[in-house]
Formats: sequence, C-alpha cells, structure tokens
Amino acid sequence: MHYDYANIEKKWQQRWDEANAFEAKQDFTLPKYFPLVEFPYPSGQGLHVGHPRPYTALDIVSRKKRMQGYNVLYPMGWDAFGLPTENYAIKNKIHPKIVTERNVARFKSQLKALGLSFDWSREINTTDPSYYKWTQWIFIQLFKAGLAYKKEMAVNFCTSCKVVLANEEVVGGVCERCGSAVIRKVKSQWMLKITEYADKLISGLDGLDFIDRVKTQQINWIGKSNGAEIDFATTTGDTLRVYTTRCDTLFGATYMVIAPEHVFVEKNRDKISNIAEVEEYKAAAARKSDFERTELVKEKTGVQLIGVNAINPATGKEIPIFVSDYVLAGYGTGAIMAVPAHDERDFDFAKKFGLPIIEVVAGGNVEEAAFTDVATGTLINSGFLNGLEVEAAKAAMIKFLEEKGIGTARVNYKLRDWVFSRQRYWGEPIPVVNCEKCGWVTVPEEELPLELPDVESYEPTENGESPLSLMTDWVKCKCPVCGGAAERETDTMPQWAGSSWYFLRYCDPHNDKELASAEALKYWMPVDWYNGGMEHTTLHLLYSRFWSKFLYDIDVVPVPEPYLKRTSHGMILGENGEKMSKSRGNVVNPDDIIRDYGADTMRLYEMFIGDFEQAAPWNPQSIKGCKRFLERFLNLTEMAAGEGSTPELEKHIHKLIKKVSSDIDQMKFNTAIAAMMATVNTVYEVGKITKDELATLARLLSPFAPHIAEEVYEMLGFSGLVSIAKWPEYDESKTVDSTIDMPVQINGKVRSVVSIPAAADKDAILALVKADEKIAAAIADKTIVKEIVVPGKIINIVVK
RNA sequence: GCGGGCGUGGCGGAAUUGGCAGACGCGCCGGACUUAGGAUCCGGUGGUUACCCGUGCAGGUUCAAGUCCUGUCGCCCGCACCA
Repeated sequence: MHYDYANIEKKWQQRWDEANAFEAKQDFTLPKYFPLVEFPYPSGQGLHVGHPRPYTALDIVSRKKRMQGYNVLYPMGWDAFGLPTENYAIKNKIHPKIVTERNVARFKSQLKALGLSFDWSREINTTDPSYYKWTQWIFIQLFKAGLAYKKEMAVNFCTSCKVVLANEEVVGGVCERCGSAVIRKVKSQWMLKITEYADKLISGLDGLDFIDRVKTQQINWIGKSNGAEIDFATTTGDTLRVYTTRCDTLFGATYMVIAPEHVFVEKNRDKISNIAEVEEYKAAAARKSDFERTELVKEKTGVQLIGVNAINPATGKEIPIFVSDYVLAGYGTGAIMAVPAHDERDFDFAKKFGLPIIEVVAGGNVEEAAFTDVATGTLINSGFLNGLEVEAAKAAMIKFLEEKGIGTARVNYKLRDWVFSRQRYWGEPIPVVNCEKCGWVTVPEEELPLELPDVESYEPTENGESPLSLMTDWVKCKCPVCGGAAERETDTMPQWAGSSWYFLRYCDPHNDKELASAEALKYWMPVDWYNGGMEHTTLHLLYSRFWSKFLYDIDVVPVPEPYLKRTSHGMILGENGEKMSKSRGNVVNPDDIIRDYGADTMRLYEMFIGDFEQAAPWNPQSIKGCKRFLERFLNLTEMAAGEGSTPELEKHIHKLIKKVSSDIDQMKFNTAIAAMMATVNTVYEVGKITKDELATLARLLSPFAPHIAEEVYEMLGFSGLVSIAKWPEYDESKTVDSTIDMPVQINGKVRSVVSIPAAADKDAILALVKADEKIAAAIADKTIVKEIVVPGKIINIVVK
C-alpha cells in the first residue's frame, strides 16, 4: 500500500481543527494536566530540527494524558520582543511589528505541519499590547513592593554602532556585529531585587521534581554562603568591614585587601602617602573590560596603601592594607582579611608580595600550598581557639566577635539583582515617569497598556539612549500624582520580562480585567511538567520562579512554585556531531524532512534518535528506518481480517501497553518506539492480527505518529478520532509469562537455559535445572559449593 | 580551579537499577521477487572462532559488575579571583 503521508497529514490536521480536538475544556471539575514547553523566539530563520524535539516529547505526553481522560492544557505562544527582530527592522527599514507578524506566521505554519496538539485558541504573543499590559502591571506591583529600583550601572556600549549591548553580544571584548571596541558606560538602570528572594528560591526547590542538574545549577548560581562580617580597626580611625567564611582563621590574617573601588581609598587619600600610585592602579582596573579581568586571572596584582595599617582584632598586631582587583567590589563588603596559609588566592598574593604566612589550622603544609580543607584540620597558633576543629572554632569565634561587638554571623549570595533596563526600542515600555517633585512615579494602572509608540527610526541615539528618548511628545507628560511636568522612562524591559509569567496567561489568555482569573489559576496552576533548555536554568527559569513567588506573596497566584516538574532535552547536533549553526552549514530544516518523509516520520525519528535528555547527532540515513516502520504499520491493515488472535500476540500486546505507558511517563520515548517496532515485527512473523488488536496499536502509536494512527483507525472502520479515543489498558495477569526461560550459570558462566514454570520454588527450580543435560554433565564429578536462585532472573551453581 | 554530565559493535543507542551485554534502528553481507531497484520481503551481522575475549584504562567488592567502591585517562556543558 502506498504511504501517501502528505495527504494523510493534511487531511487529519484539518479534521482536528474542525473538531477543536485539542482545546482545553472550561470544565474545572475534570482532572487537569498542564504540560509546558518553552515558547520560541520567532526568528527570521524559521524552525530548525532542534525545536520539535521537546515539542514532540510533551505532545506525546499531552496526547496520552488526553486519552487517559485528563483535561489537558498544552499551549503555545511567541516570545517575540528581542534584538534580532529590532536589528532586522533597522537594516531593512521595516517596523519590528511587521517582522514579528511574518516570523510568527512562518513558525506557526511549521508547527502546525508537525501535527502538534497545541490549543491554538490560547495562543499568546508577548508583543501584543493586551499581553504586555500585564507585564507592565506586574512591574508596577514590583515597584510598589519596593522590589524595583534605579541604580548607576556600567553597561556595554559599542562606539561604532552607538548601541548598548547585552553581555552576550560582546565577544572577546569587541562588538559581535561590527568588531569595534566596546566601552563601559555608566548609566542609570532599573533593577529588580531578586536577591530578596534568594533564600526562597533555594528552599522552594525542596520537594520539586526537577532534574538534579537543574537544581544544583540554580543553587550554585544563587551561591549562598554562611560566614561572618568582622570589623577591623585601622590607623586612620576608620574601620574596615570584611566578609569571610573562615572566621576561624582570624589569627592567621596577615594583611587586608580591598577592592580598587572601595570608598576607604577616597576617604583616606590624605593619609595614603602613595595615593598617586594607588589611583593609577584604580584607574587601570576601571579601564579593564570584564573580558580582560577574567582572562588575566593568573597573576595577582595590587598596591599597598602606604602610611595606613589595619589592626587584627585577634592578635592586636598591625597588618598592611592592599588594593587589588582580585577582590570584587560587588561581593560581600568589597574587603577581605587575607589568610594566606588557608586561602589559595591569598597564598598566591602573599608569595608574590613577600607577605607572612602564618599557619593556624594544622593538617597541611603551608610552605607549599594553602591548606583549605575544613573537615580535617585542628586550630593552632590561635589563642583561645587552639585544639578546636574548624567548625567548632568558627562558632567560638563568632561568639567572641559578638561579645566584643566587632563582628557577627552573616549570609551572602553570589546572585546579583536583575538589570531590567534596555536602551532599545523593541521591548515593553517601563511604565514609570520621572517627576521633578515626586521622583519616580508609576503610570496609573487604568492607563495600561502603555503602548510602544511608533518612531521614525529604531536606531539607537548617538549617546546610547533608547530611540524612544527622541519622541519628545511621548516623553513629556504630566505627573500622575501632582500633575506637574514629568518625563517618561524611555528604557524598555529585557526579553526575559514577557517570558517570566507567560504560563499564567495561558490559563486565561483573553481576560482583559486581570492577568488571569483566580479560578483559572487555581484550577490550572501549577504547571505539571515543564521542559526546556539547560541554557535557561539560571536566567529564565530563575526569573520566572522569582516572579511567581512574588505574585504568590501578593495573592495573585495561588501556588508558591510555578512548576512541579522540570526536565531538559538534549540538543540535536549536526551530522558531524557539532552544534547546528548557520556558520557551520550543518543546519537541517524540518520543512525538508516533512516534505521528503512526512511529519509522522519526522516526529518518530526525533523521539527515536536517542535518550531524550542526551545530545544526539542527526543522521539522514536513520530516518528511513522510522518511515519503514510506519509503512509496515500501515500495511498491517491488510492483515487485520478480524479473525481470531494468537495467544502469543495477545500477550505481546498487553506487555506493550504496559511498556509504552510507563516509558512515556519516564520520557523514555526511544524505547517505547523500539517496543512498538518489535511488536510490528512480531505481527509480521505471526502473520495475522485482529481489528481490535490493530486498533489498540493505533491508539498506542497515536501520540507519537498521530496522523497515520488516525488513518489506520479509520481504515479499520472505527468512528471518531483516535487522538481522543480511550488510552488502552492492560491486564497485568496477561503480561506475566507462565514459564520463564532462565539462564543457568556454572561458576558465573552461562551453560544452559532452562524453561521453568513461573510458580516454581527454589527446590523445584534446582531439580529442573539439574535434570538439564548440559548442567548435569557440567556438575557430574564436581562438589556443589553454593546454589544461588533468583526467581525469574538467574540460577548460579558454584562448584569445585 | 569549582560544579554537572558522558565514555558500550562500523554508527545512533538498549540493558527491568547487581542477574543471559549489544533490545530497536541505521549500515553492511547473503537470498527471494523483479527488465531494473537506492522499493519490498526473508535470513545473517561484537571479536575471534570446537575453547575463549569483550562495556575508555588499572585495581577492588561479590556466587554474579556496563551497573557498586578506589585510582586513572579522555571528551562535552555550565560558572569562573564570590573571600
């Protein structure tokens, strides 16, 4: 039979549309299931074969859940604000809105061609004013809660393009697009206090079904550390406060280091005799780009502040103070106590500058290297701490510091607040105005959405301000509080804004009164299964958890965590095993695959290619195997006469239902497909199959290859869509064999395979085994030392 | 440097979590049907071959190790002077 996939697929996609087969029902009494995939950025290139992998995977999950009677919400939308669109618009003088519309249309038709069971009636677009109205609304709530603030920040600025660049656009210290120098420019930026949620973002992970690597990556990114702050008196009269995780080593602090930007330098410039040298160092550090700072990590540099000293509060001794860029201004207090005997960086610095190294934790050889092990050391040379283990010493030291009033226990995080401003056009306007009298004031909520105005040009301005800043009419406005003259914020939000809450909008996408109704959120949230790329672990995933937690705290969202389960797919690599990219010329376009093999084959191959979580190279040869399987499956309709089944096949199918069901739940799509292939092979061997059995196979295959499953189901004379038919159930008793072929080992080597009744006990099994010719011969003149019987698995007889 | 992951046939990958290593597919070899086949169907396919050897490498635990432990080599992905 000819497999006319093109027409079959077109036909069933139309039928599904007509039947609204995949629309989530508005009946909140049904059991719900909310699977989510990351909505794409509709780029000009269209989909590549990497996109459908996660979409197909959760489509399979969605389709199975639907067949199992769940009310499934499997939505799709567009994360459409962003730089590539803006750059394309600038280059081609087209409005980004038009570019976005075009790209969305292309993406949508490509996704539709794959037969994904999205509920398109809930499609959303972050650039739609009715959507970003609520993105702005959330910003206003953050502002009101004191979680949005302005701060002077250094940003990347391309001198040639006159454009502020994101960190990702700065490659090797130069502009990614034009190769010109990138300088750091200080600008006032909107920031969001994600650090306020640092602890909640860690503790919230408990009990969530996230894959471990996601949890650890988030925890590491947040970087919580327990330590202490200690005040050091100095000879200037000022105190220097440091942060340390090793307050137990205070007796070994032989010098101090402060960041070049530390205010101590400025405050005490008169007392520092080599201030010129210090300021030269400071200026040099400021000139360094981030790139240079990280590349030059090897050699420690620094300058001592001559004329001033600090006093070690434990020993009472004077110790020198240095500035060095190995101490970061933005972490802790921007100052450290240096303990070269027990910190590798301090050790390197001390060696280079000839500073004393005093061992205070015994256990290593501090002549050779810093001894940093906290589990085995014992304190020495440390007065009242002598003889204590590290942990006990820390506690004793904190008690000492607190009693003297010069220090306290303190928690620190690596996580920084979120830079929320972009000097760009194609983003959500930040809904605040600056009033001379009232300062920063939010736009009244009833005036939302604050729409992005049309501008003459999307080119950023000479000074790196957003193009919106040229729109004088738009910028000049009245203060909503006092009515006086005010100016609008011309920065826009980053792309991460719209994606930080989109899953909430899916619950109730057409609501114009609130971001989503409380009932809809209560019913649909949390997302039951969220799959996405590992690259989003520390940005999107963390940001969206932050917003969700905030919305939970202000009673907008009923759940403290948005996602119950998080998984991550592996990348699809090019044929050569390298990452697919235009520059490598190894990109595969799904349109070509669908044209040459059909969407069902494409879907099946992407799921069969390997472990879902592992990267796998694309292999154009292997696709054929999947197509062959579907053809063989289609041809089973000629065999399905409706005659009686065979017990062998019946058992096989019961086992298959069990395996496919559990494999989908465990996202082992590749082995589910392998099992279905094996079953079809078995049918060919047996030579017959009943209509009902084939219909069962069609239902099992339906989530994977939905079009051909519908076609076969219809050919068999069944009415209705197999996509929403009932998921087959299996009879446990029919999945177990009455006799099992068990391998029998002699001294760990398989010597025979014996057929054993499943119910046999150990003695019965051994009797049967010893009756086996080969085994009998092998143990005839030997002494049996041990007999191991693992029912259903293996028998091992140890002989001498 | 720190954190995470991975090393299994010619290739993609299986292995019920300690129980017959190589399921399923690709490729390859042979056969059938064909004017023909890069279509389809059937059979074979880890290496050697009466024995044995085989999951990056070297040890260990065990009746039994791809799976657990110790050491080691190689690759990939994050983060990167976070005190």
